[in-house]
Amino acid sequence: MDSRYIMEKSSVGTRVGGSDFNYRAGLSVLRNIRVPAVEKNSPMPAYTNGPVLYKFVMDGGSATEVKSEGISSNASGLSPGGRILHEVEKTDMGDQRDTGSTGILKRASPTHCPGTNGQLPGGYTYSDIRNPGIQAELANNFRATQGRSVSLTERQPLSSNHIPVPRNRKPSGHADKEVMAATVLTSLSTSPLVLNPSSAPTVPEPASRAWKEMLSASYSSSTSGNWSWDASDQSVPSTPSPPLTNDANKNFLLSSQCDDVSEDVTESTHFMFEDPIPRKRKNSMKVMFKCLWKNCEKVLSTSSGIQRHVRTVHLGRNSDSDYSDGEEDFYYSEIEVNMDSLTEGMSSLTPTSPTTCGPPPVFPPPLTDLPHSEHINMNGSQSHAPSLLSQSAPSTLCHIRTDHAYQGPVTHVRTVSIGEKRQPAAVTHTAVNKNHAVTTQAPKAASGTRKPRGEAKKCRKVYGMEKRDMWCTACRWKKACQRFTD
DNA sequence: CTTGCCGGGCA
DNA sequence: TGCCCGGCAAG
Repeated sequence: MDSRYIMEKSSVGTRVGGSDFNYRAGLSVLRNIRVPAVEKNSPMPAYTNGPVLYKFVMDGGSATEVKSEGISSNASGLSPGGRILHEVEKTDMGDQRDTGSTGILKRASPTHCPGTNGQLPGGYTYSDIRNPGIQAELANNFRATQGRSVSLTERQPLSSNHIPVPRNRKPSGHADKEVMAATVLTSLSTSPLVLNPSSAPTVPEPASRAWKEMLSASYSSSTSGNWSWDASDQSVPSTPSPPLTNDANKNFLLSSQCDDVSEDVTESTHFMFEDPIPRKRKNSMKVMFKCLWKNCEKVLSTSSGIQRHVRTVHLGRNSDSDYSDGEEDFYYSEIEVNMDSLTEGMSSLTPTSPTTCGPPPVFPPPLTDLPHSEHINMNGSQSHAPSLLSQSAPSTLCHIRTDHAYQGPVTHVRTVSIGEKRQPAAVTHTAVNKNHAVTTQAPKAASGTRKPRGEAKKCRKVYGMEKRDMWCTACRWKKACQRFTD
């Protein structure tokens, strides 16, 4: 019933609309390609400059997601443009955190809004994105209730005896969250941006606020695993060649269908959350804002500056216009200039996994998430992981392919060395190596690419055809050599 | 062309 | 699971 589980149990590679989810035990990295629309036009970019979300799955199922490309330093949660900078999802009792003190900069989504934040007991709008069904139900209930008498009091946590309780609603725990979600949804229905005013009682709020709430509601409304951005359903982006991270949001804003909205939430929600403990952003990091617009490498030190830049230069909007739908947010990303060693590009291009310490590995931008994860796993001890393309490099320590199926007597003492000048590192076939290989091989196979030819001479070459019986079994079977691995 | 080995078939 | 081989791709 709880879509959360669907989400969290999603296997690696599960895509949610324009998003890719990669889950690892205890940690899931979500690399979010923010523009489904664009995605349709091009093969799924393995990696883009899009926002990166980190999701920390806590014990008990709670999760906090952090978007790596925070944008504003405005800790108040609301940037000048009305964007929420960060938000914490509270999924369990006592799990609330004050995001205001984190110092992590999150890319703000135009759709983000503190909503009723300060007014909620929790201090922040929290979004339970996992219970679309209930939330929708609640929303309906709320509307109904609202039609009768409820007004803004919805913002207060309502006990179930004040509102119709959905039949499958949990008695407690999520209740308040659901209420909030419902509240937001209710507000959403009143938003001018929502094209479904029929059931919307008016809420005497500033449009901007309603809008924000709508957004919050959206975020909290669903975790549909399916993102389906129907091209026909969305407005044509007003911008010529927006970064991939852009359209989704735009679509989101323009979307007239709740489904779309709620689905967008799925993704959008992620960057509302942040790890209260900015683990990966500690020491001497200077935050800069880099324009993600294609071919635009502009880097500014302030979010407002970059926003202005994007708005005026790329979006063609008046620089003096206060109006901002937040679209700019998706055209720039926060980058950190690590005083130590990191380069800007790396910061923006490589979502440093919280699990990795030290400089993030350098990957070619187009790498897919999966390989990325592999590297993390495989080369945890290496300062920088080789890309898949460089696996043939002799220096690759972990490239020990062993296939037990081919290794009956593999560990037998090598007899050899007939003319072997370059002895592969794997000459010593130890069980350790095998085990290691076991752990690292599966993902490699998943990459789908043929294993690059190793540089080491194989049995065939070493022994020659005439001594085929001396080959390792793998070689005899025309499999990857087990004896002379690369 | 040679070599490595993937993918798949067969027992 | 063990064994074999067609065929692909890199060199």
